[in-house]
Amino acid sequence: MGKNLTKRSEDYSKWYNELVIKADLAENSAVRGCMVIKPYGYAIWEKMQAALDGMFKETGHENAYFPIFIPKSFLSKEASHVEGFAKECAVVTHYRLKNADDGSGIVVDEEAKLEEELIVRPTSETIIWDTYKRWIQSYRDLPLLINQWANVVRWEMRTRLFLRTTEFLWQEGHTAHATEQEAIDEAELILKIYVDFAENHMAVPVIQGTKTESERFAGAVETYCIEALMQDGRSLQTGTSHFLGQNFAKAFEVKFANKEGQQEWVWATSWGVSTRLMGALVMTHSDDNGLVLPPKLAPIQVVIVPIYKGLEQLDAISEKIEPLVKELRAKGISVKFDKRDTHKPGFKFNEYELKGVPIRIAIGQRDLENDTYELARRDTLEKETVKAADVVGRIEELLLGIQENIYQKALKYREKHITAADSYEEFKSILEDKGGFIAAHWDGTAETEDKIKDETKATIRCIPLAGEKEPGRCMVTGKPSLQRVLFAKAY
RNA sequence: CGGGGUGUAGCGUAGCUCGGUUAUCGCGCCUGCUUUGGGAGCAGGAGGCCGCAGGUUCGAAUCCUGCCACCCCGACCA
Repeated sequence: MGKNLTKRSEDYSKWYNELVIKADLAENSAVRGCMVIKPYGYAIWEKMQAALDGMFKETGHENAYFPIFIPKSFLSKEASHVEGFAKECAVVTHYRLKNADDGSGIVVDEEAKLEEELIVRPTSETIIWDTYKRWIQSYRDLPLLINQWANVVRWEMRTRLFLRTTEFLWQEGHTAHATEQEAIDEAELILKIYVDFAENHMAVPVIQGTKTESERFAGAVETYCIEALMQDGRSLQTGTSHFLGQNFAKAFEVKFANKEGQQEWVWATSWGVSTRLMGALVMTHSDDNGLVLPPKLAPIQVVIVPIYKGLEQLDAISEKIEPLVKELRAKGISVKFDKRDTHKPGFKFNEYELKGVPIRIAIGQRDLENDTYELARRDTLEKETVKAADVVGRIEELLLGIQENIYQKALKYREKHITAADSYEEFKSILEDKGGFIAAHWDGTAETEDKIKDETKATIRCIPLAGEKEPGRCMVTGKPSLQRVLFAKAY
């Protein structure tokens, strides 16, 4: 095992995988396709959860929890929903094991077969709407704005740490509304929350848009999404918010009495983001030295590395550092003072760079004598020596500066990688040579979309919401098009 | 489920074509001393059913048969 990561430019997949493992975020588990999220990775996820959860609650949502098992019959009540998920479901068929008669070990007790199989939830629309049927009778019960933090299982053929795992953690919101417009507003509100979170917390610029019919969520009328561009030029769907119309209300017979006393079907939304966001975070900001974490999500924002000879010097440094640690913590800044005597400073420098800690403070004899600290910022790797009196202010400044800088850097990269193409030939060559998003005209048919996908592996990531709607002609068929859509190869 | 590949120490690997002492090397791990402003140095040490099962042979990591597992490329996908 080499000390250095594979370089990003050499083999992006290998680099990503190595980075996730070496930065202590996660590793593959004994169970195929499943992932162990390690404490450092989980700490980042917890910060994401906290920020999102706060945003949901500010907008009137509440958390609840629904079962992990879904009776098979529930899943099939909404036709397109089951069609979308049927091929990737884990199924529970028995509830008991026994010792094998021949002593060969534990086997499934065939007598303990479930009358109806249970599906491990791939998403919870069905079990939740079965519950909502009992919760909703009148317009007074609406809107119902529920979120749950949970794990789901989708039996994917091929998996990648964080980006696609058999089991993953996420939040899924499920809301019920009296009117169509209110449900659409909710789906759009959540999209705004996702954009806010991605850009202002993760420092990941995203494109907002809607999905084409073939990319739409199974059972949705409209799927809103955010798409982010990774450093290898591929797109990653980082969040979706669905307007479900009355599809689930009809499938689960959820009606409410309106003010006039008439029975109406309920309007619905569902929305979610997953631990895939961790993958987005890694792939957006990291460099050849490792992770670069946005200060707002970094479990450790400032690490202090003492440089000393002998324990007396360490004691002197500790004494000097203690009030600084207190002061920083009082300001809500998370600080780690790494006084491990088992590793040398150089090792620690590299370790914290690998883990993406935004700011490193180094302090040794030289600094004690001069009453200074050496500050190093992770994003640019620049070092500066700061007077002790100025250090707290400078750290606050740097935390803000790093958050903004990595966002701007990612934004600049993405802007440079949105390219307009006016012919299919041009489209193919841009896709091949440059990658990124390609803005092109499309005739709106699934046939053309499929053809492009088959021939180039690029898919329509979204129909962007922003920007002027410039009409044109489909690059493949020449038929009229209302606006350019964004194509990319996706994860 | 199709096509290709790989299984050797915690991790990464050499050896396999052409069978032959005690299975190679690096990282990591343990002990000691010296070190500490960018991944320390030296010395010593521990750790292996060579994926599993059978076969051929005086002798198998190496050859043969079967099985299992994992990885990559497709189809699928937050």
